[in-house]
Amino acid sequence: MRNSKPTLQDVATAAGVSTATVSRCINQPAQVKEKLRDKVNEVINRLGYAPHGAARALASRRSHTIGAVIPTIDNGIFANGIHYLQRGLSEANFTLLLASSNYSLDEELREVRSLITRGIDGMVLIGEEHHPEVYEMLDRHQVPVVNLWTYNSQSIHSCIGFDNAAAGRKIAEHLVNMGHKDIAVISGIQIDNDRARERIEGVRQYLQEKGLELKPELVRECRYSAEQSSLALTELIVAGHPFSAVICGNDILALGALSALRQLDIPVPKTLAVTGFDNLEITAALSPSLTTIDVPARRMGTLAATYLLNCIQTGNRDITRVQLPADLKVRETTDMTHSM
Amino acid sequence: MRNSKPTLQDVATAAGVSTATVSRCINQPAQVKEKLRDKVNEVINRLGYAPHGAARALASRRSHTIGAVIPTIDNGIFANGIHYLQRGLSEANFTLLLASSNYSLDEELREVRSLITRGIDGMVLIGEEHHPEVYEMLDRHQVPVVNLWTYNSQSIHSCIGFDNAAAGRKIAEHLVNMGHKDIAVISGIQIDNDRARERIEGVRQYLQEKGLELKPELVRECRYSAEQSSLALTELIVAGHPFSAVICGNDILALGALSALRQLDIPVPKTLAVTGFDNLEITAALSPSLTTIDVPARRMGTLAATYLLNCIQTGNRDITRVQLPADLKVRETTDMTHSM
DNA sequence: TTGAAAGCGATACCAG
DNA sequence: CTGGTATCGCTTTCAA
Repeated sequence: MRNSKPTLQDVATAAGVSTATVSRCINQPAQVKEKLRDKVNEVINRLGYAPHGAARALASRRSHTIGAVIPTIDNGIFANGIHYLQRGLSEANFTLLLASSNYSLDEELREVRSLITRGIDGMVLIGEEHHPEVYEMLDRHQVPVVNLWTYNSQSIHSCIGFDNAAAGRKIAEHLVNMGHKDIAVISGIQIDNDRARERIEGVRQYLQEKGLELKPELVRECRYSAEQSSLALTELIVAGHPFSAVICGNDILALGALSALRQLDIPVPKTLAVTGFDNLEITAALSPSLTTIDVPARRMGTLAATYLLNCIQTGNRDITRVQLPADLKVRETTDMTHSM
Repeated sequence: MRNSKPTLQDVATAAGVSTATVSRCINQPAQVKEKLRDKVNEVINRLGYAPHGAARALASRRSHTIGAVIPTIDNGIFANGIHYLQRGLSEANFTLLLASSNYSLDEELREVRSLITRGIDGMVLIGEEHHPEVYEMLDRHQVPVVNLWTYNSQSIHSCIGFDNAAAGRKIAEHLVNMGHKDIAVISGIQIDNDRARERIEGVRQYLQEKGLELKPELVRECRYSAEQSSLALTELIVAGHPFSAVICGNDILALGALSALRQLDIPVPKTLAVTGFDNLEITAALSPSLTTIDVPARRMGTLAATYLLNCIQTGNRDITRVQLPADLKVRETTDMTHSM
């Protein structure tokens, strides 16, 4: 076996052609006569030649790589969408550079900077709110971006997602229809998180419209962890302000809430109704099963791949906004008559 | 603002020094006199210079990127470990290239090939069994690898993980100790999945040693999806061979099983005990909470980062094998007397 | 401590 | 349709 990896030059020499021809055989095979092409391909296989990504990226100014920065890979919330993003990219021979920001816009900026330095051809972010420098850098480097998990018809950036405020309203509406008047909220940390803010704002507005109120003393913020949520709910209960339903910022928080309620022997939904957000696969299998919002993670991932690949291929930089449905899944934690 | 991004040359010219000096300021600042360094840094900031990753990789033969191919990013099973891998890399200014194989060794090979072409400095894989060409390519390109989620003291490749067979035994032992004799298994697809095979083999061996038997008619394989598992368990029950416990290949499968049992109104663990594998955050919050194996996902991720970074820095290619504990978490699905 | 210059491995334009 | 060759942006000897 050859000492070190063969280069384009090696292949060219061995095949008795120029490097230009070998390069064409790989990138525009149609432009090379079949006979010659076959010969070159034979040599390529014999030598076990594989193109050098960095050299290629340098010369062509395309890295065939797209970057994504998501708040966390820790649980299934974003992982599911990223999964389909990755599959879409992989089919087109693109690779995914993945980073996480820990729900911090400053960390996000750092990761974006690092990804841009690495020469990504496109970028996926979560939410619309980002450090201004993020947009500035992306723009300066002409990197197309798409924001996921968010939809805003006014946005000056491309987005593929759903209306978080509307989803929040749906939850509130459902609870109000079930007769709830005193509603508590366990939200994720709202700073640096526009989705969380919009969801709660949707709830607040709907209640207001119905002459109800989202009482500040019934709202808690905590990290997206089941444990933190358990604690938050317990505090809320101990505090003594009455409420008959609790809206959780996502399914993980809802899980924590359910766990606390079970320990406290508080029946769900009889004494307290609970809702989540995301429709993780597991939520349907819970007992009681969780009422939640079905987030279109799969489609967001797939569409993001399609969108970015198209931007890259065509050079098109038009803003695209795609609104996907995010429907309420009514299950047992809000409706004891609900049958699976 | 400058029309296109500034290069090293631009910085050098603007600062009145050579490109070599600017390069040193960035990579070995200690070798440049403070005064000059300050000046160069000032220019770098003023121009908003950012190094070009591909050019850097080409010249230095280091991409500052490590690749990982995991079976799926779809749920939290591997995502959690990858999260910490990514954080470890990020701290060292490395980036993670992520791909998924859909539990297929052929797809894995394809992804590995693509990652190597992209010039990764290190590689993370799940399990020890891979397409022979995977190891061959990695070797030829001198890319250090570490296998996660597996531990084998005899392995000729580095691994950081736990003993899957031993974990399987622990589950079997626990169930036998609880008085179970007829035990069913819902496993993930075993082909291309050494972890799944080892786990079930551990169960089988333990039962054998105790004079019991893992009856073929009580074993089902299915995709790692809650739905598939629900179906599999229902079939198992309909088939009529009696059993009092079911071991599930991972927590997702266990979730599906619990969901089916709830629909069939079969009490857990009274009539049927259930176990999972992975200890996803949510399993503790379930009702009944799930007995499962606590997989050291976080440590595997963190240690993999440390290990690979060390290999890359020192050039050391010694095989390292790290065995981490994977303990049984006994909870309510196997033990009604269990208190949280 | 700094600078000059030779690559790194491909791409792509321009001729022929 | 094929070949020659100038880049791409940075790192890294080798000298000074």
